[in-house]
Amino acid sequence: MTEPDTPTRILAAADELFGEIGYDGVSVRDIAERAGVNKALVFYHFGSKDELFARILDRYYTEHQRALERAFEADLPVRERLHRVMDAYIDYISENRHYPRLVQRLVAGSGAHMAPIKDNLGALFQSTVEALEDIAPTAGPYSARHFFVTFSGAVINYFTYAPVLAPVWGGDPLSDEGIDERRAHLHWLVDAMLGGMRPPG
Amino acid sequence: MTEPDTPTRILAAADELFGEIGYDGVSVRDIAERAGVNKALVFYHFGSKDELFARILDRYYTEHQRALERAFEADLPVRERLHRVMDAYIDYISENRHYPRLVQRLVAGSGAHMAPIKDNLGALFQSTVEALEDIAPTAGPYSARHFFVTFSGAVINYFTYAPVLAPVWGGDPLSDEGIDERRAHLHWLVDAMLGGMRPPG
Amino acid sequence: MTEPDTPTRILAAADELFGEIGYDGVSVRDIAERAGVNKALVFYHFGSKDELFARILDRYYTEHQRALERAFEADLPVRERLHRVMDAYIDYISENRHYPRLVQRLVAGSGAHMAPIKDNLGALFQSTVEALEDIAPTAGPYSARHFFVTFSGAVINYFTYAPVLAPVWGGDPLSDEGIDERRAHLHWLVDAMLGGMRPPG
Amino acid sequence: MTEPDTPTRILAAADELFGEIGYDGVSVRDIAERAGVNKALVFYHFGSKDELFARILDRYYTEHQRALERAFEADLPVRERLHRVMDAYIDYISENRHYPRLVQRLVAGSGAHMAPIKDNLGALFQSTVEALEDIAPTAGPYSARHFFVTFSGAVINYFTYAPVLAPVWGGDPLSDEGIDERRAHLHWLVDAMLGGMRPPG
DNA sequence: GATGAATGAGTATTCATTCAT
DNA sequence: TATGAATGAATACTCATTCAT
Repeated sequence: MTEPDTPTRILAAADELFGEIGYDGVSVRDIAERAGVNKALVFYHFGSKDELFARILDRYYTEHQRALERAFEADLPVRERLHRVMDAYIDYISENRHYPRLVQRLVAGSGAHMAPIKDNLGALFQSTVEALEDIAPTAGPYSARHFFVTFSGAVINYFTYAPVLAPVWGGDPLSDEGIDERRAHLHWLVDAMLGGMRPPG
Repeated sequence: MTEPDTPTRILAAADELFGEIGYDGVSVRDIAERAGVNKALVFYHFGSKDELFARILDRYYTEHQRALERAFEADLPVRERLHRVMDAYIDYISENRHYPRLVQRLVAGSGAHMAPIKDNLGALFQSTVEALEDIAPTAGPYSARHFFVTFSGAVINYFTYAPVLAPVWGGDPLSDEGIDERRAHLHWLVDAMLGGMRPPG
Repeated sequence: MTEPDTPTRILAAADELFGEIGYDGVSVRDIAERAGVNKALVFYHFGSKDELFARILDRYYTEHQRALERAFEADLPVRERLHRVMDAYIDYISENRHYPRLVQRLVAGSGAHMAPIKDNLGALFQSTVEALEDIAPTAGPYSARHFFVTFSGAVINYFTYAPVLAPVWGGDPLSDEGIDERRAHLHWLVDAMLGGMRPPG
Repeated sequence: MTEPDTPTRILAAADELFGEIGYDGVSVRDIAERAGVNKALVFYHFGSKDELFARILDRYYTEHQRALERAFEADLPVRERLHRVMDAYIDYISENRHYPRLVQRLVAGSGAHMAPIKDNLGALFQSTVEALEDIAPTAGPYSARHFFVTFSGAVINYFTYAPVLAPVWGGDPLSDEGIDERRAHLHWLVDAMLGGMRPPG
């Protein structure tokens, strides 16, 4: 119940603002004001706006990767493993609503913070491809890599497009019921993809 | 072969820079320099940075919508129509590489230029839902609205994630061959979705 | 009934804007727009913003001086001559409402357009002092020069302060009735001053 | 003897420049340079050029009003009270030479900073009218309101016209002797006005 | 740790003015 | 005469960052 300490408050404020508006549109002043701390403290605790941003990204990447790794590691048949990974993906994103926006904006943006995102997405890409290596070819339209893109796009875009589609969606797409419905759709998608895969060779 | 005139050069430069970096990260100075014109001319011809940005968005929206409408209008069975729309979508985006990045960044961003994007996506959403109204329910995990999100995410994210995935992809995902391979995958996805749909009632 | 020609329209527009807002607050673009002519024509016809302003001032000074000279010249006793000058002053200003504002702003302003105003006011000053030379001393509290300042301030400030005092004035100070009332006050003031003057020596 | 702090130096520089040249003709750069401080500090300490200007005006209005109120409050016969007010007016303006120029320019200018000037002048107007209510009618050429305009114009215009009239004046109108002479003239004016007033009814 | 002040480079935008047609 | 385009300097204001206290 005690007040969070200064670095925590700065991180929280920066997370919100970067998540909502993006790196370029947010000033250190904005962050300090939202955190209720002196502007100079942002630099005292995090060195620079850039490092602060990197810290936030880092935390997301690490947590996200860990969550997916746990799901991947389970000693289960491929199909069950993929469903578990899908659930873990949905869970993580629905609990970290700013994360998909950050990623989407970075991916579509310039090269500034590309390096960590390449590492992160690359690792996830490789885990998925490896998990599918027995049942999917490595190239061609039914290869694991294409399923990866369709797969991750289907999850992440639901969350990023929700605010824009809300007026025509019919109901709140980000309510618990909305997300459950999407979850069911995504599990169907996993099965549809598995059905569409043709073993290599 | 003659030099393009000033407004054209400004539009081209602005398209590139907004497409690569985003509204907030680009200055009017950058645009003028890339266009090789005096900074004040940007304001003389377009009034403000904001109007210049709106002009670029407008053009994309109009062209995109028109391209999809042409595909939707064809007097063909649903399945063939959807495949045509998918081709039109892929064609338009692969010929306008900055467009998906702009849209993705706007969707994931703050509310500044949200209005036109809501209109544009909303219209596309409704066309798709109507096209599917005989073969898909209006709600639930297999409803047209979910297919729309999965569908459009699978197209657009391929293009926006390509630069980031390139190092691990194996081959250039945005080469002609890469896009053809994706096209085949997406056509499979259309059929998979059609197979997964259950008629309403 | 024919449309006035371009230089005339520019002068009219400039007169309004300089009169209402002042030199620094008005741009050549504003003037051209109000005149309904191309901006470059302002420079074609008048050379520069500064020369345009000088032209307007010149016209006012010349007309004003001429109006007062005519009144001064009359072969009448001092008292009648002063009343005639007062009427001419009031008439000129009430027919050229922008003029007192221009003068007031120039007098209170920087040294940019001071030269012509010095000439103009200086001439008026000397005419008045000469007209009074038989009945007023040249120095001291009852000298002509002090009456000149009180006199001209009482005329000009009525017009410049009117818009500001209007809400508390009770009636429109710049209506015909308002001005007539002021005229009566000013004629009383002339007589009071004449009564207060002591012949030199 | 210690150096004044930054806000004080900015206020002093702004007072001089606004007083000499006017709001539109002065840039924040000019102010910062004259104050010998970094340009951004003007915004750090005062928010905007406009707020800085308002601060300066506010101070003048408050001080001026207070000075006149003190003079008005004295428990003296009307005539003595008016002479005291006249002295307070002259004293305040001769000690704050930029003030009459600011007021004159504002009054003759556009509507930007009109609100506070209306309040200020309106209050002064009403005090004067009330002070005279027993000896002057409320309307007509000998009403208090006309005496107010003549009265205040005779004070303020002496100071604003002085620089322009100096070359023909004979002696420096703003020297101590010059001001004393004017003071004598103004006290005569008060008496002349009192003599010219006719009790209401 | 925390603060208020300071800085120099940068932001979008407007300016008076010029010029080719 | 008239016009649309062009220019370079200036405008108010914000930025990330530093520093003395």
